Amino acid sequence: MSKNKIVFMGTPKFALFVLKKIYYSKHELVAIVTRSDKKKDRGHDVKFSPVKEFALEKNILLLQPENLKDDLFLRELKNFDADYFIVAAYGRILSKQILEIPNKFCINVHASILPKFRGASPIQHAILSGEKKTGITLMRMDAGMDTGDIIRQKEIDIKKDDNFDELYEKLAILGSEMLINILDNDKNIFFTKQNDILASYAPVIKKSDSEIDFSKTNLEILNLIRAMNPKPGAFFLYNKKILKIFEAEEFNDLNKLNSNLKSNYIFVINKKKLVAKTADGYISIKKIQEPGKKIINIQEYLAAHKDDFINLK
RNA sequence: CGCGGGGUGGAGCAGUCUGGUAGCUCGUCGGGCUCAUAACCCGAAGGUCAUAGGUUCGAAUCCUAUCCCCGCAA
Repeated sequence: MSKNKIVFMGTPKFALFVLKKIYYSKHELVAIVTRSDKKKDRGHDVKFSPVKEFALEKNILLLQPENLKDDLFLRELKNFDADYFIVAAYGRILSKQILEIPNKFCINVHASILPKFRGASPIQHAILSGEKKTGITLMRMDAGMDTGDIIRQKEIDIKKDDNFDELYEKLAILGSEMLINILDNDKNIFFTKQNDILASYAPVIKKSDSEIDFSKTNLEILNLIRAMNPKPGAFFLYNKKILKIFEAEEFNDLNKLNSNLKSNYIFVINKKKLVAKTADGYISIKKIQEPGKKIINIQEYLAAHKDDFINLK
C-alpha cells in the first residue's frame, strides 16, 4: 500500500465524487485545479463549480488557470512534485507538456467503456444510442482525446428507466471507487491499448440536440428524454412555446385512438393524458415544464391547459 | 448591473392593462346514482392574493423596496 501525492483536476459534480473519495483517503491531496468561474447564471450570480466549493470549504489549495500554457501555472504544477494527476471531467484538454509533469502519470476517469464514446458527453450519448450497458474506464492519459491506454474498466447496466442524472451518479460513484482501488494498489498496473477502429465519439450536447422530433420512433424519443433529464431537458415547440418533457412512457391503449392521426400530432385523452403520435406508436407525457415555470406532473399541467390541445373522448 | 416569466384555498392556472362581492379545471370531505369504477350528479370546507411600506373612500390590481422560484442567453 503506497501513499501517493495527488493533484486533482475536475469541475462538475462528477468530479466532486472522485475528489471527495481522494480527500478522505490516505493519499495526499496537494492541490485542486478547476475551470475558471466566469460563467454567470441569470442575474448577477456567479456560480462556483462544485469542485471549487469543496476546495474552499476544506481550504485546499485551488488553481483556476485561464491559460494552461502559462509559465507560472506550469511551474506551480511541477513544484507540487506529485505522483499522479487525477483528471475527472475537468473540461479542458491537457497538453503533452502537462501530461508529462507527474512523477508517475496522469489518470483520467472517463464515463464510458472506451474506445466507445470518447469525448465530452459519454453518458448522454450512451443513453441516446440505446446502450444496454456503459461503465467507467480508467486510463493513462495521452495527448489524444480519450485515447490513452486502459488501466481498468467496469461495466454497469443502463436500466430502462435510468435517466441521465441517475446514471451520472452511479458512474461517478463507481469511478471514484475504482480510482481509489488503483491508487491503493498501484504496484501492478498494466496497460491495454485501445482499439481505435472501434472508437466512437460523444461530442458536447448542444441545445438543438435536445429538440424532440416526433417523426422518430418511440424508443428514440424516450431515449432522448432520458438522456436530457434533468438538463437541459428534451423539448418541443407548441404554439411557439418551448415545452420541455422530463418523463414519458409508451402509450398502447390503442382502442382509444383514432388511427388516422398523423405524426407530430398532440392531443389530450380523457382530460388525463397528453399523448403524442410518433413514427411507430404513441407516447404519453408524464412530466412537463413551460418556460419560466416549474417541472410539473401532466395532471397538474392539464388542469389549466387541457383546452390548448385537441381533446379526444 | 445580460434578456425575460412567475409567487392568488392542497395542485395547476385566470383575474392585474382599465382599482369596486375571490374565479376556473382538479383534489379533499359529505351525500346521491351505479353490479362496479379512475365515470356521472348534488352539496360543503378551505385564501393575511409572497413580504413591508405608500397612494386611494376603497388595492390581488397602481407606486416603492425586499425575499423566493423558473426559462433564455453565456
